[in-house]
Amino acid sequence: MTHLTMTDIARAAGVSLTTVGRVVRKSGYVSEEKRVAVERVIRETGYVPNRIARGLKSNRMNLIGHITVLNPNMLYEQISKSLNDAASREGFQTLTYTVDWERVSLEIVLDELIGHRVDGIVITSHPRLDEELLHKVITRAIPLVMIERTLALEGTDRIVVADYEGAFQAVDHLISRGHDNIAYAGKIPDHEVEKRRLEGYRQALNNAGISSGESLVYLTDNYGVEEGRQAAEVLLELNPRPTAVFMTSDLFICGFLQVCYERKLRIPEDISLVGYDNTLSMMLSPPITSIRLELSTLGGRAMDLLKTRKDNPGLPSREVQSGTALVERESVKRINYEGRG
Amino acid sequence: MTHLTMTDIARAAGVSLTTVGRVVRKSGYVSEEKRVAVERVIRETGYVPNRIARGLKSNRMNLIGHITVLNPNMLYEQISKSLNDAASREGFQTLTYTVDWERVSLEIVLDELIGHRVDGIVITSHPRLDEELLHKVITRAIPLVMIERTLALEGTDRIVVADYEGAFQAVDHLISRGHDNIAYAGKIPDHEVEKRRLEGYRQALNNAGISSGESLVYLTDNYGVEEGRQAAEVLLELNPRPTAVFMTSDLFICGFLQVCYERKLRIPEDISLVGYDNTLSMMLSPPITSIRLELSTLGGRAMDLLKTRKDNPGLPSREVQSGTALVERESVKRINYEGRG
DNA sequence: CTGAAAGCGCTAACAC
DNA sequence: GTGTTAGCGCTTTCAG
Repeated sequence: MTHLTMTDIARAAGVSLTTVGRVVRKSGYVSEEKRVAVERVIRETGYVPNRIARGLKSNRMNLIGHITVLNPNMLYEQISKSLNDAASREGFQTLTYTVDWERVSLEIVLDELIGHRVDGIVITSHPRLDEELLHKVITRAIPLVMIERTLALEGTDRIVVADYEGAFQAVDHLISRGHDNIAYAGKIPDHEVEKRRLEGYRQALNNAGISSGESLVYLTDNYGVEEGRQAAEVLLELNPRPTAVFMTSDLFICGFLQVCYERKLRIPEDISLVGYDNTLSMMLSPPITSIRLELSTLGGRAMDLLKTRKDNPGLPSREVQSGTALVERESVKRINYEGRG
Repeated sequence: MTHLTMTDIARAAGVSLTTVGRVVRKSGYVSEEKRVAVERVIRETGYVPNRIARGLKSNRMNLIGHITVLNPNMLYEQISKSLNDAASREGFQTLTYTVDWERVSLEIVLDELIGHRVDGIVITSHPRLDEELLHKVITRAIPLVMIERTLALEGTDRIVVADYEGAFQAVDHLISRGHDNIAYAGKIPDHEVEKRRLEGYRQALNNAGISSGESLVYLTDNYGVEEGRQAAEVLLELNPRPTAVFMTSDLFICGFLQVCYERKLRIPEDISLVGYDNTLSMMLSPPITSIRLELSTLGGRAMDLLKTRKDNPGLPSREVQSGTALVERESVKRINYEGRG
């Protein structure tokens, strides 16, 4: 049994194609009588309008393309979900592609998205964007929003996470609890995101008049549990041992915690920890204080940017900040004037 | 600048619409000369074929619909990813919808999917499926695969996780390490999935000639960290205290571990733990032995089922099992003839 | 080898 | 209020 068409419904209900159309999309005048008749036929046959045909007329399928990078982190899946929800609230569907870092794969995916005549494109945290790659999108005036790892580009919009503020908050919190020997474990600052985080750490220390020795900064080239372990191996050997560590990913926290567990170091008695991204921290033992990213509102904000730009393609490039907030849990010790972990 | 059409390309290249079509989809004979000319114009203009129009002719957009339930667990996102990958490998895109448990929301989403004329539908773990709901899908002969929480239904296929085997493996592992006082923390068995897990636990115990007192079974009505804490509060008070606990979700493990941490109970010295689903367990302290679900192959198997049914709609209903495997880590103590945690 | 022509199922003028 | 008609951009016969 194949799909019925509006013509089939029209025939069955004894009305014209147009009338069926009017009933289906609830527009225009239809007499009560015919409307009821058509609705009955639709209900009985289970007719569902063909969106492809509809899309061909209007050249719009009400689709938003979302491109995400392959990542073990739950972060990006949360962003996906937030975008899906926001989109569907406005009658859009999301076409999600997960790509690796290769230039070609992004290129292919963009072509597919354009082929689908999406009404907007969201690219989350792709680290290797360049203008040429996005040229096709721009010239077609397809609204484009980049999230987290972005590229400043005319005619496009960006949502960047307040990483500087987030890192600052984390370290400032530690300082306010009496810590002054605070280590940093993060990714090598080869991208704006990582630079901002490291800068937030340094500035918080500076503001408090605390000098940060370079040995306190442990840099790795990947976000992962194993890297967190390595950070612990190094940082815990420091003499004097830092009383606190700020790590720029909850994934690092997991690894760090494993080493502490092996060495029977207690959190926060022996060392205080603050994480970042707030994805895993609430599930760990003990629950870890972490920096929450405002992910749930991200989708809505992306949709807003997309819509306003569609209505007004000439808008200058906009950048909006996504906030961060410290979520206090049980991993930070309060140190007195005397005390030292 | 709006989208170009094949006609534009034809005009620019001085050939007919048909010839452009042949070049675009690389089918049929085109002289080298004209092909080169057309390709040049396509490259220079950045023309991208309109998939909507293409879809209207063939009534296929090469789209697979995926319906997932709202869930904090990483499990379903892994399944999504696996399906996305498998689909795109075969030239399909996935339209993913996340729904709650309401009957209507599923109904609406199914209609949207049918409207998009998807080539197949995958429903992952929806707990309230019924035949009437799926009627529209079945009568249209749209291939349908249900994953994990499924409904046996003619003309549809299912992938079920070997939960019985998984639970059995977990408990059997504990027994092989000398445990005989093994508790169970899981969700109330109001669904096949939970029944199979509990049954696996019971059977493993039975086979080993170990009696399982009902007090050893802690049942909760949700998968979550908090529920894991509650399980710990109850199970750790038992006298004698179980030497091991099998939990049917890594989420439970997280909560349980938090209580152990507070009480300064060491894993596995004081109590042994085995988790389920292998999502969080490798990140915890210590890394927890858990039952891995073969999620990465799920997408490919779903696509296979979809394809074979599309080619042969008359096929009887099929059920394939998705395997489980024990991943040994550091949360199980070996107990000697004498020993008792 | 190439092109003209007829739709796919729906929408939107435009008449009646 | 209702119906007729002309496409949307592509694919696909079918002639040349």
